[in-house]
Amino acid sequence: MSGLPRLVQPKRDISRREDYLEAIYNLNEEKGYVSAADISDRLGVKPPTVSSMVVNLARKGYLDHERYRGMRLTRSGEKVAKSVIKRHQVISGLISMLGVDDQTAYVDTEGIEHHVHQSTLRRLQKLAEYLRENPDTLKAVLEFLEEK
Amino acid sequence: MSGLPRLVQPKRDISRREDYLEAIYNLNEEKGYVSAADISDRLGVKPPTVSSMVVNLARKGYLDHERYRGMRLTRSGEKVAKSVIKRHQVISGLISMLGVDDQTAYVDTEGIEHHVHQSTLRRLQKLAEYLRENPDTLKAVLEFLEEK
DNA sequence: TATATAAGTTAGACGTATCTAACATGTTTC
DNA sequence: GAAACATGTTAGATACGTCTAACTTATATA
Repeated sequence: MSGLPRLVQPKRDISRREDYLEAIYNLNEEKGYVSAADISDRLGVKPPTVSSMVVNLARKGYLDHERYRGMRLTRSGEKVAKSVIKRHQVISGLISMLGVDDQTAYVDTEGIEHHVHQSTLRRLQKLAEYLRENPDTLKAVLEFLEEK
Repeated sequence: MSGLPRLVQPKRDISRREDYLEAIYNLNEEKGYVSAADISDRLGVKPPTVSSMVVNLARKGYLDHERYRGMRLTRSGEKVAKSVIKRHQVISGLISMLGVDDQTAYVDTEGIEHHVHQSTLRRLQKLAEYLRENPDTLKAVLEFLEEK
């Protein structure tokens, strides 16, 4: 028998749903409306995949959707999207600050963002904030980064 | 049409495989051998799930496996496991350092670790290292964390 | 050593996200 | 306003990781 307690729950992975909500929110900010084709491009999936996820999200109450016409986030969907985006910004902000190029920062953040607890997120955010407020420290870190 | 390029690839999620390799490596370190039951406990999945993943990993060349007898990581499996564990340590080291409790740090890291580029990882590691080497700075960050 | 128990495996099913092919609807253009 | 085109949806299939139930093999014990 193992000496350690079980730490990890089986993964349920709601993260895909969050990806869609995030994309939908952002697209709406950028263009004022959201088309399935744009979601499809943004997330790199085919249109039918978008269709079925849209139905899924609508069923869950995150989205109002009128067949062949359009869609819009509900209050609840917007709320989730905003919190996902917040996480995204905190994390990608920190790793960008450390000199990771934007595209890498974006992609890494995509991978990370769904998995972090509030308390962890808050601390990472504070760390980023600290570095922003103390440019000398940030500079020292960045110099340290360059060494060897 | 969307104004931004496609940034995200469809997720293939090799992360589950990495979780198993990590668990197998750690269990072997702890006990000197690895049983399916321990993997099952460690990862919170049922034994048949372990069986099928074991076959999967063996087919991929990460594991030598003798039916009903036992298993052992191959060189290649060990190499992957070590790199996963390395990532794990870097990230959980950093977030522990920020005062996140151990269990949360562990779980968050599980979520994060599969998704981070080498270059990002290296920078996070360096950041952690910097904070370790400059305890005054770390102290300042932690105090900043407590404010408000 | 024979049997009971524990550990591991196979068979078969399910849910989720994805795909391609075919179809429906909406929009543009002559 | 009809035809062509673009966009969105449905149908049906696939891959993956998971599960339960039933079975097999190994180990412990009486």
